[in-house]
Amino acid sequence: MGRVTIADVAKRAGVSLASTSRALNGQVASAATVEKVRAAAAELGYIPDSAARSLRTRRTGQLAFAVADIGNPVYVEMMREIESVVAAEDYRLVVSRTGDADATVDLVRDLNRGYVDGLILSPLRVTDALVTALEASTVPAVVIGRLPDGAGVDTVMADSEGGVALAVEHLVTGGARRIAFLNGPADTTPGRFRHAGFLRAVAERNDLVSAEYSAEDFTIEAGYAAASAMFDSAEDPWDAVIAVNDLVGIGIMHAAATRGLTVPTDLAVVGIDNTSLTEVSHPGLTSVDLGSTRRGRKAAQLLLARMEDPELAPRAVRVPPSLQVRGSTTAQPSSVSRFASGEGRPR
Amino acid sequence: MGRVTIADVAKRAGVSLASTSRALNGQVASAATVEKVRAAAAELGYIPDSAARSLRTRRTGQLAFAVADIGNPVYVEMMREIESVVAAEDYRLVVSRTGDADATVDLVRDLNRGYVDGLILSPLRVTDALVTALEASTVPAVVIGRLPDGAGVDTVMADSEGGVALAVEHLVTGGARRIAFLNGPADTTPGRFRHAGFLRAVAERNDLVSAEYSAEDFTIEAGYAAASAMFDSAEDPWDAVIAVNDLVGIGIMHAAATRGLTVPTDLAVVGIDNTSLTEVSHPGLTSVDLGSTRRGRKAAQLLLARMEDPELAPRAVRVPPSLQVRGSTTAQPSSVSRFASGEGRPR
DNA sequence: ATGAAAGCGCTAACAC
DNA sequence: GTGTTAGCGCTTTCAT
Repeated sequence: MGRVTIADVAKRAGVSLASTSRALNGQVASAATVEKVRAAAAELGYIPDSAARSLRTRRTGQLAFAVADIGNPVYVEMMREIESVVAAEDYRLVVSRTGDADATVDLVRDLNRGYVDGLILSPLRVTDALVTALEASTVPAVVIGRLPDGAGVDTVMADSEGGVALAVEHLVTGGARRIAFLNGPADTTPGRFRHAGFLRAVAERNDLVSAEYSAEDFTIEAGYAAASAMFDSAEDPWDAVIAVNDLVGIGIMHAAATRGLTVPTDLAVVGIDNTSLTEVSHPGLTSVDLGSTRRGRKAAQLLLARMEDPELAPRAVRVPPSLQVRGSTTAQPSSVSRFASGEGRPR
Repeated sequence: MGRVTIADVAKRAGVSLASTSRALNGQVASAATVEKVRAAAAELGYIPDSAARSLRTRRTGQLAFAVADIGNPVYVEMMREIESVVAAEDYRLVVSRTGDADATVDLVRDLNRGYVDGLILSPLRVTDALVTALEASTVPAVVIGRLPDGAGVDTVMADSEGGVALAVEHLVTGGARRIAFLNGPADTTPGRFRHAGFLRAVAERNDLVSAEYSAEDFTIEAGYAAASAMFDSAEDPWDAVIAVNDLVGIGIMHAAATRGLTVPTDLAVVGIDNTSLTEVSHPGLTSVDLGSTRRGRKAAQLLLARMEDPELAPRAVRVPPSLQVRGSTTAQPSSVSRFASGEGRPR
């Protein structure tokens, strides 16, 4: 026997095709019909066909999540949260890589194939073409990141500036006066805004010495290489370094260890994103929490809301930052794991 | 204007609908027709509809990857590799959680909705119902893990036994005689086979003292808790502990640090999976590499091959293990990062 | 090489 | 409440 279709079920149940569809989908139908159809469907092992239903309803039950690198823990954490929110509404999640700027635009254009009902996108670089494509898209999209003011697209933003300010403040309180910022690629959204936050926070005080360095990528390896170069180039040692993200921060800690520098006494290190890596490193990495899981959740909720009502005015949600202090900036708790107390990272 | 369909393109190009389809899909068509159709499609911004095409062709261009927890780095690494292999063939990747055993079976049954062309599944627990569902599935599936002998399903297996033997051998060479195994849930595939490997490796020598403990989950937290309990219960200290995976291994290192035990001198620790976490911890975590990325790649290749030719006899591929030695078992390299030398983890 | 027409499996008007 | 029918957008016979 081939595929069991709704027609087979209808015949078996002795009712019309339409009634079968209605009964199966909880539309108006008499109890008797529902019963007959249910039984017939169960006997035949009927399973509705996605493609046929999608063609008819113009809905797929799928959402896409697109990021530059699914290997980065911060995206993994977002994805996990997004998956759990949308799965509760019976949506499946399709993962895509954004690739370069052109590929990202292609990805957005491709939405018009109708293979998903919505998109959550966290682009590393935002181009005009991307904004245009997003605004023109018939498929709802929400962006985790920063778009130009007035872009007609739902966005969920982190408060990078505020977050970095928390880090600077914390370091200064701990006695640091010479503070460096180790950026990633400066032409990216995180690179730009996190750096800007650093500049502003430093400018608000006049007793700080600061400088910026930059890693070629948002990875441990690139962080290690850039930190090594930084150590070579600086005449006087830095009191502290703020990394553009946790991966780069870990790279800095490795480089420091290689030089025989002790963290935090010789050098304090702060990461950004507060990923689970911060608790694996030793000492633990103090990190700015930009609310990745909350941003993921918010993005999913915004998307679901927009799909519900496409006429909604575009919204921009900003998630507040916080600072998670660990051993990389304060000597006390460095040898005692937080697992001892049973407290976890905020979820 | 609404959706641009192939009919619009046909009209614009002045040829029939059928010719338009053929021209667009590289079927037989005169150069002139192709040219006209191409131009018309470009002018109108035609984008083919996925659902309609899928309904007709019975293909979706999608593959599913299902695991227990997309947060576990080992699955992330597999997913990354799988995505890159299948994206090269223009497949999209749908991620799903396996959930409990029943949910896993439901997931496999649901394949018959036809929303994907194939599935890569890495189940934590394998039930008879799951094997039956897999064998009955009309949609090709490949399992990363262990199935009962003779199951008619493509599988990619790790050599857990061989891998754990490498770890034991390495520890013994380093002078360890009292070696514990810290398992995860014993009723899971990894729990069962990794433990079995330990038992066999230990049994092959008569100069070892050993014992098994077990964490409630494959996580850092559970590893920490179980290691703490282990430290409490053991009369004499262990020379070394082999963890069921890297996460549990990291948990052990945390617990050791909390007790004031120095790794590797007081206690050597070995993880399994050789995830990127092994390079974040300090000292680096020696780990058994079970070839997660290779398994991912192999699984993707097997799946693509089976979709190409469904008549293929089921295959079982076994990926060889290796051991990656780091500071958690040997004192020398513990303070110098591997990033100094520029060498990376095997890919 | 091209066109006419059927039909993939389903849902949604519409009439009863 | 139920049945008949049209049609979602596309690919693929089957003629020509």
